[in-house]
Amino acid sequence: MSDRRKPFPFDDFEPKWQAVWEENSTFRTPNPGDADFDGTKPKFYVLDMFPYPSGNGLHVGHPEGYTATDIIGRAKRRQGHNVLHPMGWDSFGLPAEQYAIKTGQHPAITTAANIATFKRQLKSLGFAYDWSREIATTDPGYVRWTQWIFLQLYSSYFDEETQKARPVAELEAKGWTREQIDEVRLAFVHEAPVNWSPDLGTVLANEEVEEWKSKGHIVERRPLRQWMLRITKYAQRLIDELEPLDWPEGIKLLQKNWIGRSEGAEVEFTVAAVSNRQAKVTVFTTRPDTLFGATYMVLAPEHELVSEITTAEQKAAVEAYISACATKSDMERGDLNKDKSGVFTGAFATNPVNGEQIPVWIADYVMMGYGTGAIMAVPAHDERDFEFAKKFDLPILQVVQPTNDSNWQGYTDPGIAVNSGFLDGLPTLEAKAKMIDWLESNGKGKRRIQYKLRDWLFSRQRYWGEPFPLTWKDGYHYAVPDAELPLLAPPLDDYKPSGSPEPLLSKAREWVELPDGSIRETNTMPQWAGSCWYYLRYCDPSNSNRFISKEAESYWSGSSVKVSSVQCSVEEDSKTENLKLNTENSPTGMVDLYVGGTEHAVLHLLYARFWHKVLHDLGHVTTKEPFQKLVNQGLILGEDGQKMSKSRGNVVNPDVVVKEFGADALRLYEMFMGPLEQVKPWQMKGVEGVSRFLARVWRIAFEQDEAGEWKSTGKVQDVPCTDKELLRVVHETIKKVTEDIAKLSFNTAISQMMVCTNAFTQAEVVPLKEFTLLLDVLNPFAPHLSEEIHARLGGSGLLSEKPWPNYDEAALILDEIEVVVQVNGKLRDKIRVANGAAQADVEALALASTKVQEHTDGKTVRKVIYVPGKLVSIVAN
RNA sequence: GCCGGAGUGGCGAAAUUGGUAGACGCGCCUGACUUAGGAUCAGGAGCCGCAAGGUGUGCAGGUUCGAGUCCUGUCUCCGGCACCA
Repeated sequence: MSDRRKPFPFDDFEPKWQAVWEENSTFRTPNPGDADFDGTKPKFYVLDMFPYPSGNGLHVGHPEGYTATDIIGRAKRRQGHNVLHPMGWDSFGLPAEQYAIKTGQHPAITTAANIATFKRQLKSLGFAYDWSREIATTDPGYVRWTQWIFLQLYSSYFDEETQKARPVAELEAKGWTREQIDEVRLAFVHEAPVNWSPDLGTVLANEEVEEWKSKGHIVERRPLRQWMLRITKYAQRLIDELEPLDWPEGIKLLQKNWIGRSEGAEVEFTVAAVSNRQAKVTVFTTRPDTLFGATYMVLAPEHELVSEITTAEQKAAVEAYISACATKSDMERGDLNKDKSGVFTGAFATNPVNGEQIPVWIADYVMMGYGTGAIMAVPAHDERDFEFAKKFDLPILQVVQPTNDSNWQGYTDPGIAVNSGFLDGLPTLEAKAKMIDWLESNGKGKRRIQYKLRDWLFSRQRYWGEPFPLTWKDGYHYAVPDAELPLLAPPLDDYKPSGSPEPLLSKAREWVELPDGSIRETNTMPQWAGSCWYYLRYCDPSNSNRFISKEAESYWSGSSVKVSSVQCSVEEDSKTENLKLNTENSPTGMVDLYVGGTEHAVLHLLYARFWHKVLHDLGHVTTKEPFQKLVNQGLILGEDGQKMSKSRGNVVNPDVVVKEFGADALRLYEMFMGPLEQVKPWQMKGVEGVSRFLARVWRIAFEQDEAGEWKSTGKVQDVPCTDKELLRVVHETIKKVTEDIAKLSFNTAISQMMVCTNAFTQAEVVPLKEFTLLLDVLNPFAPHLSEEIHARLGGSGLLSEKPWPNYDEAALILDEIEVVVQVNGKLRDKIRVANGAAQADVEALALASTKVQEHTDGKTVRKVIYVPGKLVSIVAN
C-alpha cells in the first residue's frame, strides 16, 4: 500500500484546511462580554464525555460520539446558533500514577505527553472544537475550583424541610455546636467498612470495585475513617428530577434502580439481652402486612447488638460465624447466593403485633449496609426467608392468601391477608396501610422510605488526585481558606503504595506539618471529582475569580432566553402564576446535548447531577440539572464481532485509518455504520465504501491528468438546472439531511447524499449552484473535502461559516407519481398518474389495469380504498 | 432470578400516522474501458422456480382491504442489576 494512488488528495488538503481553521479561529466561540459576542443568537451547548488521556491514544470508539456532536455543532453554527462545543481531559487517574510507581517519573509528565497525543489525533480528524476552551482536570487553575466546590459541600448541610442544601453558617447562627454541625455536613468523616485494595494502595467506591477486580487487583473489606459525601440526602430529588430530562428511558431506569427507592415501615422488636436488659431491634420491611407471619428474626453478622444478645451456649458458634463472614467480601457473600448460612444467637425477640417469641438468628444474607441491618423473616412470603427456614427447619406460617391458585408457600405477590388478626380479609395494599397505622399509633414503628443508594465514599489514598483542602487540629477539621487554593500535592521521591491504608501524601512530612501545629488532610479526591463539573468550566475556562462567571453561566444555561419568552406570553394574572410555576419546574438541563458511552449511566451521571444540585441550591448555577438531553453511543466492536481489546488483536487505530483513507472517510464511516446508539462491528471494507463515495463527489468536479495532477472535469458548469428530477433530488437531500441531523440519524442522511451524488454522476452536466448545495449539507460530515471543492470551484469564504441552505418546497413536487394497486391486499400493478389527479380518475385507471382485471375477473368489486398519492386497494370476491 | 434493548438478504442496515419490505453501502455476478485491474463506468441480484407464479421481517396465533409496524402467547441473543428485606 506504499505507493497506492489516493482516490482523492485528502492527505494534501485535510491538514491544509485544519491549519486554515486554526489560523482564522473559525470555531472559536465568543463568550458574553467578548467584543464579537452576539447575544441575539440562541445558544447551543453540545458536549462530549471528555476522555481519560491514556497511553494508548485514541481508539475508534472515541470519534464515534465526537463526530456525531461535531456534525450537530457545525450544522447548528451554520444555522445561526452560538455553539459551545469544547474538549478537555479527565487527566487525574491511576494509570499515570502506576507508571510513576514504576519509573519514579512525576505523573504530570506522563499526563502531558498523553494529552499531546490525544490532541494531535483529535485535530487530525478536523473536529470543530473551540480549543481556546481546552481544560484538564489536573491544571492547577482547574484543581483550584474543584477544591472550592468541595469546600462548598463541606460547608453545607441538607435542610430536610426545603430539601435543599444550605450553608452550615446558618446553623452556627442558630447556636449549633461544632460537633452537631460536623454531623450534618454534606462532606463528612465516617468510619465504615470500605473496599480497600492493598496493591492499588487506595480505597474504592462500591461502584468501582468490580472494575478493578476484573483487572486483577485485590479488594477487601476493612473499617477505615473516610471522607464521604452525603448523596443519599438527594436520593428523592435524583429520582424526581430525572423525569423531565430528555434521556433514554433505559438510562433513567438504570439510575432509578440504582437509587433503589422502597416504601415500607420500620418495626421495633424487643429482645431480651443477656444482661437482663431489654434491647430494641428495629427492622425495615416493605411488607408490614405480613408481620403476623414473622417466625424468626435475622441480624447481619456485623449488627451492633449481636454480642449483647447472644447467649452463653451460642457464643462460640456465633463468634466463629462472624469471623468467617469477615473474611468474605461482599462479592463472595453474593456468590453463595443459593446456599444460605446462619447461626442461632440463643435470643428471642417479641413480635410487637402478637407478642409471639421468635428466635433471633444471624446470617450473611442480611447486610449491614441496607435498612437497619436486621429483618423480620416471613418465610411463607419471601423467597430468601423461605429458603433459610427450610434449611434450618424454622416454622413457616401463611399470612397471605394468593389471588390465583398458586401455592401459598413462598408466595410473594400481593394477595389477601389471613391468620393476621385485624388485617384478615384485606388485600395486601390496604393491609400494609392499616398495619403502618397500627404501628404508628402504638409506638411500635413508623412509615419509612428506604433507598439502596449509599453515601459516596469520596476519599482515596492516592497521589495523583486533588488533595482535600482541609487541615486538622485537636481532632477537628478546618477548611483551607479560598485564597490559598489551589492546594497542590508536593512531588514525591517515591510513589509506591506502602501497603497500609496510610495515604501516600503523608510521606511528604514538610507539606503535611504546618507551623501552627495543625496537619494537612492527606487523602485525595477520586477521579470523579474533576468530571463532576467540567461542563461548567468550559463556559468560562480561564476565569480566575469564579468557577464560572454569572454572565457565562446564565447565557450558556439559556436562562436569559427563557425569561424573555415567558414575559412575552404572559397575559392574565392567573396565567402568570402558572407560567412561573412551570418555569420553576420546567426541564432545566444546562447542556443541550451530551453524548457518551453507557458505561457512565450511573456513576459519572449520578455524581455530576448531585454536585450540580448542590451548586443550584447554593445559588451558584441557575439550572437544576446539568444535562438536558443525553444520547449513548453504541460500542464499536472489532471486525470479528468481539469487543475490541489488545489481547484479541482486533483493535482499530484511527491513525491508520486516517493515513489510508483520510479523516473525512473515517468520520463518514463511523456515522454510516448504523444508528449512533447501536452496538456495531467495524468493517474496514465499509470505510473503503464511504471513501469511494467521497471520491465520487470529488470526481464530479476533478479528474487526474497524465502527470497525476487534479484538473477540472468541466462537468460542473454555472448553468441553471433544467433537469427537474435532478433538482428534486438535490432539494430532497437538503430536506432529509437537515431533518436527519436534528434526529441524529446520520446513517440515513449519508445514504441520501449518496443518492444525490449518484444522480450527479449520471448527469451530463452538473449545475454549479445545485452541486454547491450538496457540498453545503455534506460539509458537517466531510468538512475537509467539501471545503476543498468549494474553494477550488471559486466559492467565496469558508463553507464552514456559510449559512445553512433551505430547500425549495416547489422543487420537491413531482409532476407524475406512481400509485400501487392492490387486489385483496396483494400488490398487482403500479400505475403512473398526474400528481393531484382526482380520486375517481385514479380508481378508474386502477380498475382498468389488465393485471388487476386478471385478479378481479369473475368477482365482484366490493370496496375500493384510495390512499392519495400512494395506493389503490381493491377488495373483490 | 429481576429490569431494559434487540431479532429484517451472505454482511452493516432502510422503511411518516399500519400502505410498494430490503433504500444506501459492503460482498457477489455480468458487461464496458484496458497490457493489466484490487481503479473507474454501466447493469444484475431476498429466497424457491427456466418461467408463469409462489413465498418472505425469530416462532405460533389474532385484528385489518392491507401488519416489519398494532394485540396475545412463545423462543433466542445482547446489556445492566443481582440475597436491597
